[in-house]
Amino acid sequence: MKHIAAVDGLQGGGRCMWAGGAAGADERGRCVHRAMEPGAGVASVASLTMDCEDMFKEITKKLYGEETSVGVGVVGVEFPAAERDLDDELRPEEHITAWGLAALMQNGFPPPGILQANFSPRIDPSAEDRWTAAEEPLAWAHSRIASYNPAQRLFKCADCECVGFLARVAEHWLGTHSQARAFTCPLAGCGFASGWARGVRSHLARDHHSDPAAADHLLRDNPALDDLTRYLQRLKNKVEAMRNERRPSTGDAGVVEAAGGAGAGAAEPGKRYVCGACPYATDRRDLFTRHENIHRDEKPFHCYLCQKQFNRADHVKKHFLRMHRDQPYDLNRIRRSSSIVKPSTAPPALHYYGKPAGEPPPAAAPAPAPAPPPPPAPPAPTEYRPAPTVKIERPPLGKAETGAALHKPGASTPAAAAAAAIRRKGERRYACCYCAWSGVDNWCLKRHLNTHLKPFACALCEYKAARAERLATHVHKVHNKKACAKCPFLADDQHQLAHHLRDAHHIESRNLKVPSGVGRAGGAGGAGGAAAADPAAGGAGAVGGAGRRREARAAGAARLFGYLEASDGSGDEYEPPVLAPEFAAAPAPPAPHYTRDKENAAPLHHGLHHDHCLRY
DNA sequence: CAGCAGGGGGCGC
DNA sequence: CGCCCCCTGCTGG
Repeated sequence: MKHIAAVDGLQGGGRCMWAGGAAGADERGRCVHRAMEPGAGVASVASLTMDCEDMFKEITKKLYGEETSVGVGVVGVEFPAAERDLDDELRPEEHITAWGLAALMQNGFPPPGILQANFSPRIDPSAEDRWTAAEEPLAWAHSRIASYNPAQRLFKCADCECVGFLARVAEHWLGTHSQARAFTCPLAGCGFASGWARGVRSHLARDHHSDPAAADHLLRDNPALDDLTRYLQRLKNKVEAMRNERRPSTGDAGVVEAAGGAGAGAAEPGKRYVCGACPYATDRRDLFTRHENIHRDEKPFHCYLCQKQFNRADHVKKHFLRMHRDQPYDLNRIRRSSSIVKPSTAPPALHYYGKPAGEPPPAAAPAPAPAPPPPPAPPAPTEYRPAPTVKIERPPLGKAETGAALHKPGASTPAAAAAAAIRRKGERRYACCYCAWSGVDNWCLKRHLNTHLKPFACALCEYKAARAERLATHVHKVHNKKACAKCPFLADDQHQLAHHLRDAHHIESRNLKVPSGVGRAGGAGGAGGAAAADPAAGGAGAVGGAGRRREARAAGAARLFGYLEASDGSGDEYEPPVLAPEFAAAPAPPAPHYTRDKENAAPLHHGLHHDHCLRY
């Protein structure tokens, strides 16, 4: 149980960490961790809570050191600011990061131990479980960096025993074994350099008392790291290609693998491009490239009116049409000026970022724009950067917009929302055939139709619900049974449900053990500390408001790291936790089925397209 | 319960 | 590259 709790503690935190950057990430992180505060519930819950929290802290500290408080969106867990240079004091195995650790857990490592020599990884039996290195070392690094194992889909550092996904092993090698300190302090006159981007970030906060976010581009655009990544990706592609050549009948084999042979989170076999950091796979290079940006956390586009940043141009447009519909949309202005096309050839110079092209301060934005948008500004060549490949566009200008009309980033202010709502009035093209309701998109319509159709019928009475979670609540409260989220089966207790899930849906019961019951117990225990400490939940008011949101977060975390668990690819595998008997009987918050909104809208649809989403 | 914004993937051009 | 679809988290009535 402790093992599971530790995993889930990481899961919750993992959600925070890797969803970081989004506005809600901090909120999520805070809520998750506060929900884990001891003393919120019964003693054993508190104990479990401590396990989770301590475990999470332990792991997070090992993974991120002091960075947790500044850059990865884990708020609410206050770690003391470390006074050390990561490069100097971390042992190599401590550099393995969340994805790598996740992969380790996936493969049987006991968390939170970082690395152990003896373990039995869960491997794809159809692939050769052997580590292969590139034939040629990476020239400028004079190293083969890492070897790749197609069975485990993991990389192992060439210089130590660290194992992990591609991106993380690349980071690890660069920071640990490279002599180069590829990341340098962006402040003029400061010669600080580190092999770790987070080293620079902590340096900025510690020595310059400046916002470490200013160095975010170090993480995103480091050519050395990109070169390592490309090198390892080539190795991976080559090994996978050789493997496919040896086993040409990828068709049947693929089916076998997809059916579970490769284990949870394995990328869909047979795809040409496989992400090294998550199970995503596709046959289209453009889609893969687009996907890669997710992990790089790049946001090269922005809305030139409100400065909100996006990783995709079409998202900018969608945002623009939603929020600034009354303003002309200019495609030429959405690329951020700091967005720089990385050199594709030259080996990375390792003091590359000594003087990064300065991003124009947002404060300069409201300058009046000339009627025709000026052509993109020429590249700002620096002595550090191969000029011809630098692409910098004109700084954002707030087109005729004065301060009043200028929205703050990610504002979604009530005024803006109201204005947007007003603008959208009359655009409701999706009308309900049962009532006068109309909505703005098909999804809203489907969700609304459920209120009429109530497709979730109780098998024991006439009750019908529009939402799966309401049916589950009903079944639990009225009939004292546990509803299966995947079929109409009703179990007498959690164990029977677990057996059913295992037998009927091939879902192992270990998937059930998620300590969100902690938060739940806290809520049940008289609006305990969790609910009180959670401002978002605090306002929820009604029954289960706080609990529901906590559980939603837990579900999100489970979804994010769900690929750690066995996946049958069908998606909804996250189930309510197994509660200790004393809590199982506790009243209050419903036993939700974490199918949630997608079922609200289209109960038969869920998971058809986004099953991969459920795995990472 | 519904609206809203953001984000991700698939697909066609 | 852009559109469409779907999903998610958040919020308010």
